[in-house]
Amino acid sequence: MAELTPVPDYDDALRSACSKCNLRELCLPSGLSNEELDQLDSLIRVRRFYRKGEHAYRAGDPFDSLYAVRAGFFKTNLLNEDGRDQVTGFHMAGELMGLDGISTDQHPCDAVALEDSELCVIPFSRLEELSREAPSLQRHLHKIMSREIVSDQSVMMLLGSMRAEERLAAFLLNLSQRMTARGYSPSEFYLRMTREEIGSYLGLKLETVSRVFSRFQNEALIAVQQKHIRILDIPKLRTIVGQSC
Amino acid sequence: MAELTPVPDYDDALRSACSKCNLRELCLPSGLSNEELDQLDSLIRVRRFYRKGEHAYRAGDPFDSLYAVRAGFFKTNLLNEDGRDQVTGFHMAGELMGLDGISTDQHPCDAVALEDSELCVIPFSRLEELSREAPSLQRHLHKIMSREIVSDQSVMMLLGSMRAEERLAAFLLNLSQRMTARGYSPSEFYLRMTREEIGSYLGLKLETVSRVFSRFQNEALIAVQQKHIRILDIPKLRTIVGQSC
DNA sequence: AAACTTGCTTGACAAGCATCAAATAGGGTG
DNA sequence: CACCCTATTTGATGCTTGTCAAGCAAGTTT
Repeated sequence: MAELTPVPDYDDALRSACSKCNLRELCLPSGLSNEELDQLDSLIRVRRFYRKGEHAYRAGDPFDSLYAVRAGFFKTNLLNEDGRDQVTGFHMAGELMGLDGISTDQHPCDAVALEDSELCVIPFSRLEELSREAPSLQRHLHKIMSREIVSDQSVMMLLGSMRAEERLAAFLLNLSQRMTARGYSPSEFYLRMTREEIGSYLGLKLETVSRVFSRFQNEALIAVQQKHIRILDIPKLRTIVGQSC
Repeated sequence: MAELTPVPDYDDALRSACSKCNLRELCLPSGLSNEELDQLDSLIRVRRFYRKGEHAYRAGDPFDSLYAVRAGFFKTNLLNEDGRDQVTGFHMAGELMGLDGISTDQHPCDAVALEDSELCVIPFSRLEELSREAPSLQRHLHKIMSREIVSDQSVMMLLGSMRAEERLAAFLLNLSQRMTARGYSPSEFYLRMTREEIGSYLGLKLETVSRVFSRFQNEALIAVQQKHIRILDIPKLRTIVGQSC
């Protein structure tokens, strides 16, 4: 039978290659040479599709791969021993998930698709091997990990020192900026997460999230209808974030 | 003159070597072979002393080294554009500071000695070189970075979902556990930081910190006199942390 | 199309923490 | 030793956000 197995679809293989991926400047390949890109291609062979609600991994699963979002939208959430459930991040195309699993060889959190999505699976030991041979890949991996630390720390600042309106303004501006970086409209998009998930991420209750959205709408800062958001006044949102100066 | 320069103090060199350091099981060298340890020794040649209040680095300084706390106690704090000041961590012997600087080649935060302290300076490019040759060092560095991500995320959970009493109970238990790992008493120590710094780290005002300490003292959970803390009832503190189950 | 489910909005009220203010304790210095 | 400065404690009050509850909107199933 083996001899009769059809060769892999060439077009498909091309499209799945980092070197041809339109996210390559945002994702792991950013800044690599052509030769290094080819090596990355040989490493990342598996893509997986997830329907809305499916888990990419769960807390406690053994860690052996990182996951790059190729399409769609994910949340990661930490489930405490005492039943507390905290959303630790939202992840869109070009972003890496799973770095938090390296430390204990187990994923500490769940990763859940918030819409139909697609991930590239990056075997971590092979990535380490490759980064031993390619210093610029090594440095890039370190930068990505460091960027995650920095971004977690800025969430700490948000949670530790901002009021509800400031948190939500910062959240909307952050989403807007990430949409822009991906070539989408900075001012109009669909929220893929519920009010409760936003609240969990921002340390607020869902009713507070809803109320602040309504207040922003009354002040003509945004137009919101369910999950559809239009941002009408970015400068004013910025002043709200930097308010308690 | 050069010929008359005295040879470095041998005892001192030994004591400064990772291979002879009594923190080696907590710090970067943990889990390395003897050969790898020798290579680390050749890399880490500079120790620096800091008086209470001195900065190891400041936000905006160029990043080129990591710093391992050899003795003493540090805080790191982020200074926002709008003047907000958030303590992002407290760092004791054996812990690494500066990982957040890799991403932009600049330190995003200040590192300040909270008592007279000593740091080992670890040139990061040389550490990367070495970790290309020593896979177990490479993996260990990745684990340390990942551990930082995990610990920042658990602070996010603390700030996002715990009330003042729970935050302070978690804070005290965390300090106690880190003291234990270093061979100190788990139940009696001096706080090196002010109430305001604790509050900043935990997203509370200093008055709230003080009030909760007083409440804990009235309930015989701790005995506190200024910076001197004795933890009297660890089990009960644990139940407070896991309360909103 | 009706019933159901899930997510969102809004109101009334309460709890928790912040703010403002004043008093106290310690540590360091002349 | 007296003084000063900073850190801490404690009280009174008010704001922000959480809690509880009810109704609404939109999508899904029967």
